Amino acid sequence: MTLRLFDSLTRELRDFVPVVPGRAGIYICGLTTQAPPHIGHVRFAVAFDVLRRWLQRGHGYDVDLIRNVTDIDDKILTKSADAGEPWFALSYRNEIETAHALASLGVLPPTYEPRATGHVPEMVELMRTLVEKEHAYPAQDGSGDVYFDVRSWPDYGELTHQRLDDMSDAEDADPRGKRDPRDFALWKGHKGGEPETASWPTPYGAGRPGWHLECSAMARKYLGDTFDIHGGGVDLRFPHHENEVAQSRAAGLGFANYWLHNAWVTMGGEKMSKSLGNSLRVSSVVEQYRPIAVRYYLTAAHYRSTIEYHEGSIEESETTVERIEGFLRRALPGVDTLVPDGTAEFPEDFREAMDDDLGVSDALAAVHQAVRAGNIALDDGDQDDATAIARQVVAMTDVLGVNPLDPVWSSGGDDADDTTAALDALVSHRIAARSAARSARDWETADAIRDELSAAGIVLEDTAAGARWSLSRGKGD
RNA sequence: GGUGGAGUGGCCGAGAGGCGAGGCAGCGGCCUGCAAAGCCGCGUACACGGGUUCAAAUCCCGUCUCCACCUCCA
Repeated sequence: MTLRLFDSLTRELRDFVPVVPGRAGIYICGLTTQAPPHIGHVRFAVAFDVLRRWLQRGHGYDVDLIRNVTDIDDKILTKSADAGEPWFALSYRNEIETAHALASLGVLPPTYEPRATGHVPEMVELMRTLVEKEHAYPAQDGSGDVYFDVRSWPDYGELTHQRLDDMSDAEDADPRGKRDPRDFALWKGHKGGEPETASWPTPYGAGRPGWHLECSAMARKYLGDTFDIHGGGVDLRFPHHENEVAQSRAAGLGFANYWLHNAWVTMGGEKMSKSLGNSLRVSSVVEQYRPIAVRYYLTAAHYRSTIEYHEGSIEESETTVERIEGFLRRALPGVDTLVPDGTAEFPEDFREAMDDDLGVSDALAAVHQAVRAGNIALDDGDQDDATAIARQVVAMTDVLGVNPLDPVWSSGGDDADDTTAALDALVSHRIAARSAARSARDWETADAIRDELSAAGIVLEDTAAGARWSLSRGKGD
C-alpha cells in the first residue's frame, strides 16, 4: 500500500512517489536560535520525526532528512546587542539547548543540520542567478539589500493561494529601494551599528542572509534541485515558504514535490507564544514529567491538528504511557530495553492509519487494542501470544517514537543502572519479608511494609509470580 | 479586505452518510487477604437554525463563535 500525504500546495491527499525510487529527501525548517524552545516549538520536529520513521520502517525508504538552523536574524542581533553578548554565542547556546531538547524527546538526529551562516556562497550563487534572470535586483538606495521582484514571478502566491493584489502591504515594509512593497529581501545589507561578525561579502555589497534564501540554497545543496518533501510549521507557509518556492522556481529549480505543514500547540485556544516564561520550556517540562510522556503528548494528535495544552494534559499522557509500558513489562519479563529488529509485522489497521497521511490517532487506537488483547492473553496464561503481541506493540510505538522500552528513555546510563540494581537488592529484601508475612497471613505486617515502600516512592504489585516493584511516577519526586 | 483552519461526551482527541475510534477521568462488577495492575460493563457527544435522505456528526443552505497567516513565528 502506498503512503498518502496531504500536500499543502495542491490541498489534497497525494500518493507519495519519490524522485528517486527507494529514497526520500526531506527538508524541514528548523528553529531560529533566538531563545530556548518551549514545547510548542518542538512539535514540528516530533511530527516530522514520525514521518521519517514511517518512511523508513513502514516503507523501507532511505531517508535524507535535512533540518536547518537559522542562526542569524534580526531578533538574534537585537537580543545579543541588548545582552551585550556576541550574536553567535547567543545563537549557538540556544542551538545546543534545542538539540538537547529534541534529543530528550527521542527525536532522531537529522541526516545533517546545516546553519545559514555556513552557506553564504550557495546563497550568493542563487542570488546571482535570480539577478541575471531579472527576478531579483539590488536595492536602488545603495543599502546593500537585494530584493526578490515578486511582480516578475507570475506564480507568486501559488503555495498559499493568494493573489498579490489582495495582500495587504506589510506594515513594517520599508519601501525604500523596493520596486513593490511586497518584494522580500534575499539579502540584507550591512547596517552601521551591526557587528562586523554579522557581515559577509557579496557582489552586491557586504551584509547577511535574508531568512528565506538560506532554505532554498541549503535544500538544493543537500537534496538536489528537485526533492521530495518540504515541511515546517503552518505559520511558515507565508511568507517564508511562499518566498522559498518563488525564488527557487524562479531560479529554474524544481524544488519540493510535497509540502507538509504541521499545526501548533495552543493554550486557551491561542498559539503558544514566546513570552511564556520558563514553565513550558522543554528543558523544564522534561524535568517535571517523564520525557516519553511529553513525547507521547506531542505525538498523539494528527500533525495537522492543533494540540490544546492545559494543566494536566501531560500527566494524562503519562498514565497512558504507563498502561502500554505496564503491558510490555508484564509480557516481556526481564526485558529492560527492546527496539524492533525489523521482523515484526505491523498490524494492518496500524499500517492503514499511518499510510493515511500519518493518522497517528488511529494508529494509537491500534496500539491500545493490541495492548488490551495482550493483557487478555496474559490473564489467560497465553505467554506466546502475549510475547508476539508485545513485539508488535514495540514495533508500533517505536515508529511513533513512544516505545517505552527504547533505551533513549533510560537516560541515566550506567550510573542509573547501578542505582537501580542497588535499590533492587534492598527492595527485594523488604519484598521477601512481606511475602513471609503474607504467607503467615500477617496482613498488618505485610501492609506496613508496603506502606513503608510506598512512602519511599516505591509501588508494589502482587502478581502470580510474586511482587514486582517500580518507582512511583507521581508528582513531587 | 485577502487566504486558510476549527467548533465532537467531564477533559483530550479520531471519524466524515448506516454496528458510538482510542486515551484520561468517573461509576459498577470480576480478580485480590486488602490493594495495585489487568479484564468486563456503563455514555444515547458532534456550535445553532432549516433542508435533502429510508438513514446526517458526516451532504446542502443560512447563522453564530473561535483561531491563524497576510514580509524574519514551529
